[in-house]
Amino acid sequence: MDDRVQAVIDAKAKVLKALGHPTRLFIVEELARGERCVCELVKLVGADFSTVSKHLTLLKNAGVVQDDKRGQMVFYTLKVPCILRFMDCIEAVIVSGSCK
Amino acid sequence: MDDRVQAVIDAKAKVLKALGHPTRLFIVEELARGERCVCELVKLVGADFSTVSKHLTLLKNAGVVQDDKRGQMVFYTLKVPCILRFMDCIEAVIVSGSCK
DNA sequence: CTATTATTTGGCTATATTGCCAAATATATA
DNA sequence: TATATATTTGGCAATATAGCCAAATAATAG
Repeated sequence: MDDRVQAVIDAKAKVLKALGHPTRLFIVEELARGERCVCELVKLVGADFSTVSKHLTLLKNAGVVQDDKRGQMVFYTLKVPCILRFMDCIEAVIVSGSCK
Repeated sequence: MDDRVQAVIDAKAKVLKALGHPTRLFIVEELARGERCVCELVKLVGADFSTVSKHLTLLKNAGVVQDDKRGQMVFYTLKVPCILRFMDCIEAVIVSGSCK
C-alpha cells in the first residue's frame, strides 16, 4: 500500500484506539459536559491518580483533549467534540447493528 | 459508577477498539466500497490468511461486520456504514484538532 | 474417495497495554 | 523555608494483543 495512505490510516487508527478504552471513553464523555480538572476525573473514574494521568496523556497525544494548567491544577477539555456525533452510531452498533 | 452505564461504555469502547487498528480500519474502509471475500482482503492487506481472519473475527464480534459464506468463500460486508461518517471528524483530529 | 482451494483455529512468541506504587515535580500556603 | 496539594513520571508485574506457522475444517472438482 501507498505510504501516504498508510500514514493516514495509522493516524486515524491511533485516535480510535485512544477512544477504545472504557476509562478513556468515560473521560471523553465527561469532558463533553465541560472542562474538568484531573482531581475531579480521578474521583469520577475511581482509579489511581497516576492511572488517570496516563490516560489523559494518551488522549492528549492522540489529539483528542487539551490541557490547561491554572495554579496547581490542570484542566482538561475536549478538543474535538465532533467525536460525540459518533456515539449514536456506536450505540446503534451495540444494540443491534442497524444504522442509518 | 452504575453497572448499566458501565456496561454501555464498555460496549462502546469495544467497538472503538475494534476500529483502532490500522489493518482493521483498512478492512472497514475497503468494505465500505462493497462486499469482499477473505481472499481479496488478504491480498490487499498483505498479511497471512490467519491474521486477516482473526481481524475479521474480532470485527464481527464487535458488531462491525457481517459474514456470508457462499460456496467455499466467505464474504464480509460492513454492517454499520454510519461509522464512516465518523472519519471526517477523525481526520479533523489528525490534521489539527479543529472540528465543527 | 482424493486432491485442491478457502477459511478458521490452536499454539506460540514478541510486543504492547494497563494499573498500581513510589518518587519526582510544581505550585500554593503557612 | 517547610509543608501540603495537584499532577506527572518511572518502574514493574500482570494481562492482552498481533502475527506467524501448522493443523483442522469445509466445500468443490476430478
